[in-house]
Order: sequence, then C-alpha cells, then structure tokens
Amino acid sequence: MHSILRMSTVKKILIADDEPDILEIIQYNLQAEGFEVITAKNGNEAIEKAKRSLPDLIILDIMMPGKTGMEVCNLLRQQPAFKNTLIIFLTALSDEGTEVKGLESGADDYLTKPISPKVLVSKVNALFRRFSNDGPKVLKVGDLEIDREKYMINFKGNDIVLARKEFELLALLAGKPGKVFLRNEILNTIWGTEVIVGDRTIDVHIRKIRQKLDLDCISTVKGVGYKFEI
Amino acid sequence: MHSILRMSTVKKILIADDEPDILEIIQYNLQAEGFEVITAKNGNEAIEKAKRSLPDLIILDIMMPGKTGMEVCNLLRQQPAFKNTLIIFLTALSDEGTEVKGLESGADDYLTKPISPKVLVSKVNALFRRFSNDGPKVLKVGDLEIDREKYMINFKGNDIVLARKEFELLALLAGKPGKVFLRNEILNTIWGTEVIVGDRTIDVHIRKIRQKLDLDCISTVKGVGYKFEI
DNA sequence: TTTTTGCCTTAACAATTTGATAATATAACA
DNA sequence: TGTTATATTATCAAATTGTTAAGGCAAAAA
Repeated sequence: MHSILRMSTVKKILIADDEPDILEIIQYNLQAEGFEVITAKNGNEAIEKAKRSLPDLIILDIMMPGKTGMEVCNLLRQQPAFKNTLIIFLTALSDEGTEVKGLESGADDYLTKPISPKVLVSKVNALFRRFSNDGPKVLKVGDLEIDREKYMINFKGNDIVLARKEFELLALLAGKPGKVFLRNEILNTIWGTEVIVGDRTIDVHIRKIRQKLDLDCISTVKGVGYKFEI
Repeated sequence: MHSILRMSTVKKILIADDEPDILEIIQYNLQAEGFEVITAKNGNEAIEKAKRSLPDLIILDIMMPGKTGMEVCNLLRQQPAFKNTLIIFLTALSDEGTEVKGLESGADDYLTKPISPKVLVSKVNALFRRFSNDGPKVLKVGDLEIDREKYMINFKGNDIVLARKEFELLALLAGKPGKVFLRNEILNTIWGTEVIVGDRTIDVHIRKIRQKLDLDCISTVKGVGYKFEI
C-alpha cells in the first residue's frame, strides 16, 4: 500500500548513532513507515554516507566517537547540497542548553532519549509535511521546463540531459529570469564558500548549457555576471 | 526553521577572529537568529571570503595575526563593493583611543570583549534595522527605469544596454535627481580611492551615456560636477 | 576486481568588449 | 580675448569572456 502510493517520493533518511540498539529501533520504525533508511555508526561515516546518498532527512546523535553530531551538522551545512536538508539531533541529555545549541548549529528539530517510536515517527512525518517541497518542482519559463526533482530539462517537447553542475547553474539562473547573477553569487550558491575553482569554470559550464539547449537564453553582462531570459 | 527563514533574504555575516572559541560563540548566536554565517581565522582569509561572498555585515577582531581588523577594514573600504557594507570591530581593549580609531577607520560600530551574546545580537539587529537598504532595486525617474538587479535601462519602453561603468555612473546620478555630484565624489564612489584615473575619464563616460540615452538628462555644472534631471 | 564511461576542472589561446588616454575642438566665463 | 573647463573622437592596452582540448577522478559497468 504504502509502497505503491509513495513510489514516486520515497524519502531517504540517514541515521547516525554509535549505539547499535538505538540505530536498530529507529531503523525498524522508520522502515515500517515506508521510509528508506541508511545507517552510520559514527560522525565520519555519517558524513560519507550523507554525501553519497543525499538523504532527505538526517538524524544525528549528539554524542558520537570521532565527530559529534553538531560537528557533522556544521560541516554539512557549509556545503550547498545540504543547505536545505532536514536535520534532527538526538540527545540523551534533556538539558536545555544542549537543545538550544543544537538548534543554533543549524538543526531543524531535536529528539531526547529514550526514544518513543511514536514520537519519533510523528516528528519525522511532521517535518516532512511541513518542509518538504513536494509540490511540483517544475519550473516553467516559456518553452522551457526545468524539473528539479528529475534533474531534467525539456525544451519544446524534447528532453535534454544536463550534467549536475550544468543543471544547477541553469536552475539557478532560470529561477529569477532577468536577474543578473554575479560570478561570486554563482560560486557561493553552487560551489559553496569553501571550494575554490578557477576563473573559467563557470564559463565552460555556461558554454555547455548554451550548446545543449541550442537556445540563446543566457546572456552575458560583461564585468558583472550572467542572466537568464527568453 | 531554516527552510522558512531562508524564504526571504537572509542576511550574510562574515566573522573574523583568530580565537576559535570566540568565533564559535558568535557563530552560534547569530545562526540562532537566522543569519547565514561565514567565518575566517585571520585578516587575509577575511578579505578573501569577503570578496567571494559579499556579506551584509562583517565583524572584525582588531587583534589578528597577519592583518589587523583595522587594516582589513581600510582595505575593503577602498573598494566600491564594500562602501556600504556594515563593519563592526571587536576589541579586547575597552581603551577609548582604540574605539575612536576604529570608528575613524570606517567601522559602523564596535564591540568589546568579553562578548555578551545579547548585546551582540541586539547590536547586529539594530544595525540591520537602521541601515538595511533592501528597497526595491528598480529606480524610476520619469520615463526612465533603472533596474539594478537586471542591470538594464529602459527608456520609454526601449531597452538600452550600458557598459558597467556607464551603468554605475548613471545609477549614481539618477539615484538623487537634482543633486550635483562633484567629480571627486564620483571618482570615490565608482572607482574607489585606490584607483586613479585621468581627468577626462568621467567626461568620456558621461558622453557615452548621453549618446546612448539620446536624452538630455545629465547636465554639466561647470567647475563643480554633474547632475541628473529630467 | 578491472575496465569504461562521463563529469568536472583546468590550461592555453582566441575573441571580444571595455575603459582610459591623448589629442583636438568647443564652450563658458572673467 | 585669453583662460579654463568640458566635449568629442579615435586609438590602444587591459580586462573579461569564449572556446577547445586534455587530464584527473569517481561512479558505473563488465
């Protein structure tokens, strides 16, 4: 039942905790709800698996060997890919201070141990209901359709395949047609503040988009940046 | 909470301090207020990241290895891009002299260590309330429309393309119709204090604007400067 | 595992635009 | 009229972007 109804949008959840029992309890309950679950036993593993699987939600234990949940959270939030990922902290301390700190460090909610499966499941569902942009993530501008979910472009009925960076760049520009995006703005949004790439990288991606779309929709504003317009 | 706050324009704040603890404290408190925070561990990093991310506010520790906060401030202020960026100094010395020097060197406010998170947050909010120039980026004067975001000029329905300097110059003059801008004023605003250009450079740009607009909207005040009026 | 594929970045060079200057002309003003 | 400040124009260097090809690397396939 679930499986069919949710086919299109099965949410991926990553859980990180060093206690195997807790990991199992959470995993069992979330899988029973129809979520796809990925687990990690420590902070570093969490980061790796998060990067690999790009989950919709990450549940992080605060106390973990290696990297704490908060450290993981901060590190992930610095990357563009995780700017909008939901993050929940898990803490044994019902300590007020920790709770506040957790939210400060960029988490969307927190859970205290011992965990009640009902509370867990309802919080998770509530978060998805509240924040998941399940709406049609299709952006239409003229004859161009940009499907952020499927990572696909359709122009006049023809599907066009763009690589990830190309897609993100086009989606960014087309998100505000007419607005000139400064090169720095583009770098910050797509590459983040930590990564540094060469001067010509943006140009090359722009070139590929122009080429694949075979449509003069991105114009250069010399000395300023690029803008999308039909 | 993230996701929702991000909806509108989230203010970007860059913090530069060589003490990791202070950096962290400030970061936590500002993130809790919903600001986007970028950090730097020294003066040079601060300059790099400032250029890259163009923050709305920069918080600079005075005492830093490499470049001091004041040096960073002075360097940034010389550039047109940072003429209107808010800058706050952070100092351990509640020394009067330093404070005054700080404000002289172009900072908008200062904070003394040890830092009270409440004071910090309220100062930051106060500054944004007072100076936030989030106004609409379209300037309309008569039949002329200047769209700073789209980098476009529209006159009586016709789009006009100006080069960057021309655009900036027109935008500056049209920003206060009737006001006479001294040549020095123009040089400082558009070229910055570090760049030195010849006497005739402004004239040539003015000429190009007049030509492209085909409209007698910039008048010369001999011996003084230029003004925009319809 | 090994191989293959394709993405991302970079380097190198070409093409283009911009912006500054010099030289000269014109206008404003004493 | 002579002096000063601005207008105009053409020119050239510098800054910026366009283009192509090649290599590193990681994911996917064999």
